[in-house]
Amino acid sequence: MSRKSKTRYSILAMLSLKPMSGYDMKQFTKEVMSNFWSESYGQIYTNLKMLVEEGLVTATEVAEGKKPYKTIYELTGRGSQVLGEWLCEPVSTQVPRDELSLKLFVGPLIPLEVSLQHILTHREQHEKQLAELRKAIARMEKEVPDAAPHKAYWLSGSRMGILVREAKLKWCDEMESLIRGKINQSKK
Amino acid sequence: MSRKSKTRYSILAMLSLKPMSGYDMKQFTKEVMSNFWSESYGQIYTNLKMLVEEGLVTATEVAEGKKPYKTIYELTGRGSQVLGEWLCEPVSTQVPRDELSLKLFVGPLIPLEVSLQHILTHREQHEKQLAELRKAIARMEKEVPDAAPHKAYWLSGSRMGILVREAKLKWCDEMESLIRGKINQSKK
DNA sequence: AACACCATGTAAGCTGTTACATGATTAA
DNA sequence: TTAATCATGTAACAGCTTACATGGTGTT
Repeated sequence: MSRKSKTRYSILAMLSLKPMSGYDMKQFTKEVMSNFWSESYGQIYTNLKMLVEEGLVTATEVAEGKKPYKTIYELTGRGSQVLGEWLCEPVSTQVPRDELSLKLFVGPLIPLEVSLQHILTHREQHEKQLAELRKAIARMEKEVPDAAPHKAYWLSGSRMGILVREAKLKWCDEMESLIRGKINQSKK
Repeated sequence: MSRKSKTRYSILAMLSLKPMSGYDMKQFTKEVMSNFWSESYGQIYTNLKMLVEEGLVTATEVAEGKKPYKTIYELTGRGSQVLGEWLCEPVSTQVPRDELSLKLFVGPLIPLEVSLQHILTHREQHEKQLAELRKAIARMEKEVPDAAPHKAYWLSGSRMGILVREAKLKWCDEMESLIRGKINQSKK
């Protein structure tokens, strides 16, 4: 049994929402899905090519106004079927690889000030992401009508992002005071 | 600037704690670090070979008792220096890729019962991991003396695992009632 | 004129997993 | 004797990022 690229399915998933170009998809992951997903151009374009060959998506060249051209991809019936099957398969367990945890795991090897800096930087990132998430939610609350079937799902994705980041912020706080305590101790 | 394998550094990090064989390392990631890290034999053995060539670790064949043999690896001075430098570098931001979130993102495409099943399975996994984490912490509390310099760091790693998993459990609960609500609605 | 953004794509190369292969020891 | 665990390793290849390459359009 071969591992299957998740990029394939993320592309199919995006196309299930609306037809898009490769460039659009990259933007979409960055602007809408960045909370839980990302893709690179390399992956997107090579996978699109394969998906067209397999008949799961169609490509149509479109010229709007004076702009040169743009290839818009759309899901085929077969494509949405394949997507549906994948969506129903159980979620595969992911391998955890948390670099910060690893670095702190052997924390005694580095100066307390450096550990502290790692934590503070991390904290800052999470705070920024939290702010962005909250903005995204507010935007969606306004723009998407409550009746839209996908609204609750989109919101819940952001909700997970918020809960997890809040938990990590709390942890950063705990770590900060732990390390500051150690620094004070060593100064005495 | 080439990306550098994190496996390299995870190996150096483990060896900074104590000399180990390749097999030991695999066990160690599974038993002690599984909360935030994992490695495969393929990566471990090939990286060990490179690290020996680069002079960052030494290999010694050891025969204990009647057992065949075992190659124990140890950090060299250069190795611990390289590790130290990496530890002090800022933590690189990780690419988020959460399959469950992706599947729920396009949730309206699949039956509510399937979404619910995904959530429940996920919930179960987190609960199992939480229980294991708590056991690991209890074990460490007993076995490791409070004075040990690494104790606080090890505990804090587990602490993050716990906080994050609790947050996810909370989210699972929210999702469960959301989906059950939808199921009831559709039955009316 | 320069810069940002739109738009597409390829090639190189690193990272990592999976599957396979081997063989010894120990407990049931 | 059968299975589990200890112990090491390789080969194939999947997956992904990065850097490069190209060229148009609109704005300052």
